[in-house]
Amino acid sequence: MTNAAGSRQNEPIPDATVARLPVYLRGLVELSDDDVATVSSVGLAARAGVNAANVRKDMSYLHAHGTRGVGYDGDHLFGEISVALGGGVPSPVVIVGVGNLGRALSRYDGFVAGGFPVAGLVDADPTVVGRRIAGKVVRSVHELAGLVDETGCTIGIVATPAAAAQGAVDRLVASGVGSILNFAPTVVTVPDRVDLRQVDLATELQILGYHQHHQTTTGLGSDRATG
Amino acid sequence: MTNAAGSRQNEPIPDATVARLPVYLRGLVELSDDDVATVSSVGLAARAGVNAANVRKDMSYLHAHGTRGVGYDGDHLFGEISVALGGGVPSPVVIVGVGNLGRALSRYDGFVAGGFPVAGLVDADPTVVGRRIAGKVVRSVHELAGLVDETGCTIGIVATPAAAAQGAVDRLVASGVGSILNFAPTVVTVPDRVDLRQVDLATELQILGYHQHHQTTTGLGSDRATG
DNA sequence: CCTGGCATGTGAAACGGTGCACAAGCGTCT
DNA sequence: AGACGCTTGTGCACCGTTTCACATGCCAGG
Repeated sequence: MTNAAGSRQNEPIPDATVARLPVYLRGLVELSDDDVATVSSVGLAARAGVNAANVRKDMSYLHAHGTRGVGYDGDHLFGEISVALGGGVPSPVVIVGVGNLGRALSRYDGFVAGGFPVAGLVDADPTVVGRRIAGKVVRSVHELAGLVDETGCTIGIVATPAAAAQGAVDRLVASGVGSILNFAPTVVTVPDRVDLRQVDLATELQILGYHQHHQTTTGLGSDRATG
Repeated sequence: MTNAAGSRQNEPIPDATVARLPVYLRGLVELSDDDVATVSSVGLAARAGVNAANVRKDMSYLHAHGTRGVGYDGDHLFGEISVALGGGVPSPVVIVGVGNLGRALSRYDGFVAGGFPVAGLVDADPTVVGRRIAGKVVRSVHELAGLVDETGCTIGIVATPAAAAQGAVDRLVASGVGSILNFAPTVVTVPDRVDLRQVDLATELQILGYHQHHQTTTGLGSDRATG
C-alpha cells in the first residue's frame, strides 16, 4: 500500500491474467451497479466466465488481496485493477484509415469509456482528408507524426486495407507510437520494443467455420475467451 | 485422397493450429500472386509470423504432406487448408445489431472474400428496420428465426450494445445458429453445443495499455497473434 | 550410380496456463 | 472464549502448445 506504482514488485503478470483484467473490471462495475460492496472469487468468476481459482490466482499476481471468509472489496479491487491496467490515466489513440471499419471505431463509445479517447484520425486518401467524422477532422497520413506529437498519442489503431497496413504501422512506429492494434487482415512486423496486437475479423469467422464443419467428430464446441 | 471429408482420420486438430490456418491461407495467396509454386516451411512461417517447426507440425495435423528437400506445393496446400476450414462451401452469416459496428461489418469485404457472405441484418430498433444497408434491408429481430431458416445461416454475428447481447445470443441459438461471434463487450453464455468466440475491442486496447504502462519493468513488448 | 545438399517430419523437452484440493485465516454466532 | 463456516491463497499435477534438434528421405548434379 505504501508504494504508489500499483504493481509493487518486479514480478511479471502473466499475459493470460492481463487479458482477463478488463473483464474483471467490467464485472466489478456491474456489481457496483447492483450495490454489492463485497465480491467473492466465485461471484466474480461467474461474471467473468472463468474458474474461481483462476480469479484468486490472478488477484494474487496483482497483490490485490481479499479477506478470508469474506471476499474482495469491490471498490478496492476496482482500483487495483485500474492501476495495473495503466493507472487510470487516459491514453489517447490515433486511428489510421477511416474506411468502414475506421469510421465505426472512431464512433465506438467503448473506447472513450475505457479511457482511450480518439485523439485523431488520419487517412491516405486525399478525398476524405478534411472531412469530419465523429466530430473530428480527418488529417493526412503525412501529418501523423505531428498529430502524435501534439496529442501525446501512445496507441495507434490500424484500420487500413491489408496492402497499406505495413506502411501505416511503419509510420506509427516512426512517429513514436509504442502500441499498435492492427485490424488489417495481414501479418505486420514491428520492432521488438513496440507492442502489437492483431484483431482479424475474417479469421475469427473462419475458425468458427472450422468447428462447424467438424462438429460431428468431437461432438461439441466450447467457449473461448478473447486473446 | 479417396476420402471426401477432408480431414481423413478422427484425429483432432489442435485449436491453436486451427487459429493459424487462415493466416497460412493468406500467405499462400500472396505466394501464388508472386508466382511461387513451391513453398518451404521457413518461407510460409515468415509470411505467417510463426516458427517454421510450428508450420510443419500444423501441416502434419492436416495430413498435408510436403516433399523432403523441396517443400510444399502451394496450390495443393491451399486446397488442403481450404477443405479443413469448411470445404470451401460459403457459410452465410447474419448480423444482429446495425449500430456503428454492425454497419461497418455488413460492408466489410473480407467476410465475403473469406466465404462468409452476409445473408441478412436484423435490429431491435424499429426506426432502423426497413432501412437499406450495404444493399440489404434491415429486418426486425423478431424475424430472425425466419431469416435464418430461409437463408440457411449457420453463423451469427452479435454487434449490439452490451445490455442486449445476451438476448441476441439467445435468439440466435433458438433460431438454430450453431456458431456465434460476439462483438458486444460483455460475457455471454451459450449451450455447450454452440461455438462462441468473443472479439472485444476495448479490451484489446486495455491490454495494450497494460504493456505500455509496464514497459519499463520487463523491457519490451512482443508480438501476439489473434486467438 | 553415387554423393551432397536441403527440407520435411517428429520425438522429446521446455514452457505457460488451468484447475483441483487443501491448509490458513477471518468473522460470526453461541 | 471457543467453535464453526466460509473464503482466500497456493502447491501441485495435468494439459496443450511451442520449440529444438535430428533422423529420414527426396532431388539434382557429377
